[in-house]
Amino acid sequence: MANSVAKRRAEKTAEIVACALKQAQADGIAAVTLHGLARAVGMRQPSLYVYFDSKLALYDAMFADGNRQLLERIDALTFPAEPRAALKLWLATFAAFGCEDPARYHLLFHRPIPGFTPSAESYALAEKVLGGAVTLMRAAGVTEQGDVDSIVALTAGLCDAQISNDPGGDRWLRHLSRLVDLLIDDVIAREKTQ
Amino acid sequence: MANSVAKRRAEKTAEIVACALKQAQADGIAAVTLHGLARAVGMRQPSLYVYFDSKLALYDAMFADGNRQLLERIDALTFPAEPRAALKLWLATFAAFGCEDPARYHLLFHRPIPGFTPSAESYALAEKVLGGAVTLMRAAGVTEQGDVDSIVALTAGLCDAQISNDPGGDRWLRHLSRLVDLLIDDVIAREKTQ
DNA sequence: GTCTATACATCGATAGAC
DNA sequence: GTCTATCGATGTATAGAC
Repeated sequence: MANSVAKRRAEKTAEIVACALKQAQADGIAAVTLHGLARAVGMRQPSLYVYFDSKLALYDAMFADGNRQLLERIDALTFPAEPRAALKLWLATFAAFGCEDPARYHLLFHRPIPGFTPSAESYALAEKVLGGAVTLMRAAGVTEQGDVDSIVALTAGLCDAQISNDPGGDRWLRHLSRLVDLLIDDVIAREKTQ
Repeated sequence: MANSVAKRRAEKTAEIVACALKQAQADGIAAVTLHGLARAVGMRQPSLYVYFDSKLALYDAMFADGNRQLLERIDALTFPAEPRAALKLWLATFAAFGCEDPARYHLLFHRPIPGFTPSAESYALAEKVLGGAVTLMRAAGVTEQGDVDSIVALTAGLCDAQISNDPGGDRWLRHLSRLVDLLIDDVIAREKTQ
């Protein structure tokens, strides 16, 4: 194989990124250090610069990888025909994905690293994620930007509360379906009276 | 005055805390350094140890001060007699307080510093804040824990979205009143059918 | 109570041998 | 591609003079 070298390099890069995300699970994204990460993958700190130009480049790869994981998870779903049920499945999948790894969630949906901004390619992945949700909302009758914003914000709010106060539980997440129902019902009711 | 020494010390401590919160506004809580903070209040870094035993003690003082600011803000309000309007005023005040200083908001309601946990005294202030909201929710007919959790989470979700995506604007906050209405109306409707 | 000086640790990044 | 060695910057905390 002509590109077996490139393949091994890509594999090693992926291994490093996966290990970095694992390291972040312990004490947060900011606690990932190149020394510690290198040791965890069996090398020394300077060797990481063969795979990443800088630490911010590593963060960018982690950001992209997290979004790819989420897209993969969503692509593997089979959505029900009923639009509202489909949207709820999407949101529940998103919420479960977020709550199962708080550090990854913060990296993807907050801005926990001063000075880090995702590259254009990486950010495109994040927009693809959100785009999928918006499509489902439209199908469920939610077209106004304010309603889309509301659903996004309340979903994120439940995730954050769940992560901060009851990691592993469902004290907050279990209200997601009902809150979405309340909002969509109201959207539909307002349409009818127009 | 016998305690004028203690008074001056308390004033200086308060000045340092206020300055630390101001420093945090720029690049986040984690960016506050003792060197920079000391210079900003006209002293050198080791002198801060006269007022705080450690950096975590400084964070704790900032946490307590932030909660006191919020309590003050709320105490200064005159609430309408109508329970739902009173609750909305409380939540809007909370949201405005949070959005006007994202760094302070993160310090109070997320856990941005690895290793920092508020002391018991400081945490009591945070519980007093939340207690005020719960009292108003009860008066408005919201008594179930799940409904309280939902209102808290969706308020925080709107604040976070506002801070992250549109600082200074109201693209998300403006939906707070409506979402609260939807939830309270549903709570009342469910009660009637019981 | 404030200062200078410094210890001590951590971390990102680079140079150069192999 | 990986290593050792090291630079340079930053940051918390302490010692001891004044």
